Amino acid sequence: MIRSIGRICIYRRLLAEMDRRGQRQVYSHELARLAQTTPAQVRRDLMNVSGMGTPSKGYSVPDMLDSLDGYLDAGHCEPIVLVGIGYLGRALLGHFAGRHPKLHITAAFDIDSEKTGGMIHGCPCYHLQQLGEITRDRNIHLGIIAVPANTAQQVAEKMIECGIRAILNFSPERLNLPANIYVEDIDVTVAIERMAFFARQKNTQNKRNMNHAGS
Amino acid sequence: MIRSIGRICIYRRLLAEMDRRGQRQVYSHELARLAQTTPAQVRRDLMNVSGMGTPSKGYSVPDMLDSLDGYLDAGHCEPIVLVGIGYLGRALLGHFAGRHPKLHITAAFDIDSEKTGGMIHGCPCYHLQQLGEITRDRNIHLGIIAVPANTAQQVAEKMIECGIRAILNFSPERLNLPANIYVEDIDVTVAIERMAFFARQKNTQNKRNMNHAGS
DNA sequence: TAGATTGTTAATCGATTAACAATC
DNA sequence: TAGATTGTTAATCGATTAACAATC
Repeated sequence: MIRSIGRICIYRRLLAEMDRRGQRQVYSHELARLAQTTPAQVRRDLMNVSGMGTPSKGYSVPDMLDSLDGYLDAGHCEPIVLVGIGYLGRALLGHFAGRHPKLHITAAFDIDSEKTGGMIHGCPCYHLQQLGEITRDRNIHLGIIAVPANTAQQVAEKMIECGIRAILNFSPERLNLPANIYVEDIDVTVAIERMAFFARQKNTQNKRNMNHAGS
Repeated sequence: MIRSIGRICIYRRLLAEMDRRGQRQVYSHELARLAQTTPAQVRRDLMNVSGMGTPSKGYSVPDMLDSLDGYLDAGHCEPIVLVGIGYLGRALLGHFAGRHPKLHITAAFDIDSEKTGGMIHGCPCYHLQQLGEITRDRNIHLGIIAVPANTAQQVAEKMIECGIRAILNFSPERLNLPANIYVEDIDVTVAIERMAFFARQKNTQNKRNMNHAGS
């Protein structure tokens, strides 16, 4: 199941775009083409979300979109904290600002007080000391780590103390955390090394390797 | 095999750190603990690279490091081009500048001429028109896409025309490219959506989902 | 030798793919 | 009806895990 979630997120994105264009129905093979998978895979994935397709009509775009929202989203907009206001942190704030209806980076933190106090892309920046205060006030359970490798473990532990239950970790450090904490790693250096490796393997089957719809 | 490469990159990183500290030998269970996998997995992975361990002595750190370098690296330093000098592109340049012995972002490109002409973190910035000129001059086959979704496909096609054979794609767009091109996707929005989903599933087995050592 | 670790083979597990009756 | 698509079951595939003789 863990691998299907990434694909389901992509189906939702595609269906949202179709809905915006006014498309009412879609067949598995069209979704499969756009999401670069097989029609059978699409049917199987969607069936797990909600069995609502009909033969000869395929899937209703608005109905399936509702089902996907119900499956993927919490009932409310979920707040996220970001720790690390370096280049990457700023890039994430810029990339994510106001783009997602149900997920929102609510506050950013750093230990460098030169970086705190202001707003970046509409997101207030605080000193790391204030992390617990903010997370408890606003009931935040999601965190993003965008700090250098040598402080990542320490930051992760502080996050957990402050009530964070899932972490997206951009540092190359392997976080050592309790089993009830969900960790998703994005290691850019490994991604580049892997790309370089497979570029050299001429006769390897080119299986697409997607971070979050894959692994 | 595709999934083991990410782990192998991590073993190398760990062994390089041990070598720096002067550690000469290592057992599978120590590597397994650090890389968060099982000793059997480590032995199996390392065996594929080069069977050089001995019972009661484990693996020689410098020898295994040599084997890993031979397995993962090209003989020379490989140049990479980056297209898209936005927040993310700058973050990648900062993160990667001079950090890797065998991989180097040699040139960055954008269509906005306000962003070109200068240097960022030691990397020269050119107009996208000059892509082919640079890639052919310097024999570059690796590319990173850090542009907005609506231009990603177009940029990828241009890259391929210019001789790029493997692409690391940070845009949420599903690139539609010939099968001989290796594509690795890093979709930050999907990663965050997935983290939010699993944070809500209280009783799910917390299998770590690593971008590049996973999927 | 005794004890721990190795490479290797067999068993397990999970996910993907193929096949097909049921449906519009 | 004929044709295409659906949900569902069975078969396949690949990767992980367990087991174990060989080795130091």
